[in-house]
Amino acid sequence: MAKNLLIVESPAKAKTIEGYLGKDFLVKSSYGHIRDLVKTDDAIDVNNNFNQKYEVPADKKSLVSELKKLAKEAETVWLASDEDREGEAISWHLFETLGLKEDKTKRIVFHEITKPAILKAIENPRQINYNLVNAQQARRVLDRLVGFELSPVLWRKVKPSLSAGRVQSVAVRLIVEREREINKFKATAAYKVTAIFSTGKQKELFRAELPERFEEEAAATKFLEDCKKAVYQIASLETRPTKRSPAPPFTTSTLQQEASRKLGYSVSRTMSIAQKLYEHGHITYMRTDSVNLSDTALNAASAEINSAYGSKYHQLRKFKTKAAGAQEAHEAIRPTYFEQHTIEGDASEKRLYDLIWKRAIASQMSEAQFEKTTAKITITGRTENFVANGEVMKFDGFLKVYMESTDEETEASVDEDNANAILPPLAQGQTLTAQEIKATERFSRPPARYTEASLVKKLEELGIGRPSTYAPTISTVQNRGYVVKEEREGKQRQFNQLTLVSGELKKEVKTETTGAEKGKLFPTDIGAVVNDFLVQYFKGIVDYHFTASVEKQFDEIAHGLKEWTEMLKSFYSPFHQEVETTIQTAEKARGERDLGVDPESGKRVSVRIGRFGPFVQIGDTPENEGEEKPRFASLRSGQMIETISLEEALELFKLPKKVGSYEDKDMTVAIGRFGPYIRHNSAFYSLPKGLDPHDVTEEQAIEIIEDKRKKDSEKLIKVFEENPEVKILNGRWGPYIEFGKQNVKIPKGKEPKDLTFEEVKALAEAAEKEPKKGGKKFAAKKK
DNA sequence: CAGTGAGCGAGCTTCCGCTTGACTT
Repeated sequence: MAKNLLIVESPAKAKTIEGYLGKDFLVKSSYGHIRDLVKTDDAIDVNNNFNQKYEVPADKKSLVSELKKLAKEAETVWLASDEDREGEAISWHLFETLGLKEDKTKRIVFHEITKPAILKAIENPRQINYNLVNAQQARRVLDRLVGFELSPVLWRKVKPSLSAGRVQSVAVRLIVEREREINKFKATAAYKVTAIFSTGKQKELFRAELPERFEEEAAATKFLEDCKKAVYQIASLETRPTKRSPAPPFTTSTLQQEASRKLGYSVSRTMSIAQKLYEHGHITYMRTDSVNLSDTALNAASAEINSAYGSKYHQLRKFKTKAAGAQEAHEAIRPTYFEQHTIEGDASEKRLYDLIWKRAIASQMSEAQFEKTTAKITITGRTENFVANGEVMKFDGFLKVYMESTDEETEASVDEDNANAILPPLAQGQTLTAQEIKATERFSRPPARYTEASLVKKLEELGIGRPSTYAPTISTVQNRGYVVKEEREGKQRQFNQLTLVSGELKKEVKTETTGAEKGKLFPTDIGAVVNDFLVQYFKGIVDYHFTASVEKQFDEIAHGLKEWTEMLKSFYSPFHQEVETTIQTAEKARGERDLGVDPESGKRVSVRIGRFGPFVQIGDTPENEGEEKPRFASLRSGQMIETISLEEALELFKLPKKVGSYEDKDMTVAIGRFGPYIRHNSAFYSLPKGLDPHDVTEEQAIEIIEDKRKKDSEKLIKVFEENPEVKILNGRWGPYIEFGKQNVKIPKGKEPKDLTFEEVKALAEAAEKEPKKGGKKFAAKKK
């Protein structure tokens, strides 16, 4: 039996530490918090110093009794949860729940999982810091009070099952307000002038740009006209050295951002891949807000850089965390072994590891050095100058391994920006020939919609949420239906382009797509209505600085400068009063908006939120029996109550429409919540993109139906004579059995074609008997 | 998935932060 029981939060960490400590230590994990407030409304007694009722959740019961037993047998229990507010509370909960004795318990902390760090921690034990525990209690209680008092207000005043909270409600607010900024935005156009110059020598072409833009077409035309007879000369040539430094190693939020930009992973995907890398011992802990590297790591990185690239590529760097409210209980995310350039694993694990390795290594490498050349080119007859920029890399430094990307990168590349190309040898006073000069109409861009990752970045900047909650928060706001992550089609827009080639001026009207989005976060109507409600009645809670201001007070509690129940009292009494007042005075919020009158029928048209989502109503609700009933239509994906126009709303009533018949059955075209479709003999056929549902002809409809049937038959592997309802189909993830309404996966090793009806029936029955436990839980959570 | 759409009322929902699994038509 071990003399010492040491408890950490994570099982992977426990395994590593056990290896460092030897036989006298048994290292176990608490798997995070071991108890939480009871789920009911009586968890906090607000009239009795915010006294809390805690319980060990069902799935932690056996773990807790195991730890209790081991603790009893041990001479000393070492509480080694993380050194932050939550970690301190975990230690305290362990102390209370396991029934530990003060003289047999020691609290230790370390920021890095290295042998010396842990041995040093063991030599310097302390007691539980109750100020820190109180700060955590204040945080926990405040969040519960806010969440469990605000949500019921929404149930009464907006819709059942909705939720509100200190973190999620601000996330929704950011998205709603950004959408409104975009809707409000008016693009302005201006002509941007670029030129391609030649030195006269073959292949020596380079680009230059006019820093000024012309707002009017006439001014741009005049400029190009003047260029026809102009002489171009290099007036000045300036070369200066520039340098670029590497970014710090990853934190949770920067990893999520970079994996989203470079690998296209959602934040939750990134986290689950990182979790695997961590469990396999490839990387350090992935939920961290620190950019700090341990001395061990700094030495290992240095050794690796020196041996792989040479000492001139190495530069020791220590980064400082900038994020508000960072608690820095862990190191930055880095490879455990820098000498491992690649790892075993699936493709996604390899790619994420590669990113983490490069970023961490690059952070310890020297600056990249450039020589930047700027040439100013005069135009006779004009006061403006063309400017050409060139950049030559003199030393690659950290760029040898890693280049950070930016959010604007994809946008800018559309703009065919002159990305600091290399200039040919130039001399001051040299004259140039203009091969081509172009004035292109460019539009100003509205603020960018949030992606999952850029939302995390914004939340982190505001100090809202923690590394462990960024991904869940993004799921919550989507699961509640406040936000959707979508792809939306853009609109076509025309722009002018004036081109001067060989002394000839030519005007073209071109088209471009604007506003097309992929994987961006859009607010829903319910998200907007809930947000407006909260902003109106609970301005303080959804204020962008609310978290920062309570965090400041939690810090004071943690430093023993403030009493935690006093802090909660001064927060709770005005807050609770607001809740009471709102319940009594606020109207039910339905987001209703009047669109005016239908010019054809003279009936009123309005939009609002109904049981099945937003819809348009034409005609008033009748007051007496026998009066004409109003008609209804659902809004389409992408349409919102606050932006839909009267014309768009009326358009929704032109469908469903008969387009002809096929096999003696009518074909109707209509628009559902998920886009236009054809209905035929109780089956649905989606319309291909780009086909206007109003113009579908009988022939097109038949073609769509036949095409879908053909595709379905290609998926078919086998039908059973015994029961034609039972089929084997080729699905997205391989063959599966369609057994009535049930779909059953075919076990590995079976050839789908050879399955008999009996075998298939047995598989389906077995699958039905065995309910998918985790699946149901997950589905329930989603709802 | 998709065509609908009253209002009532019982009984339900809900927070944030710390951790992993078991789940995947």
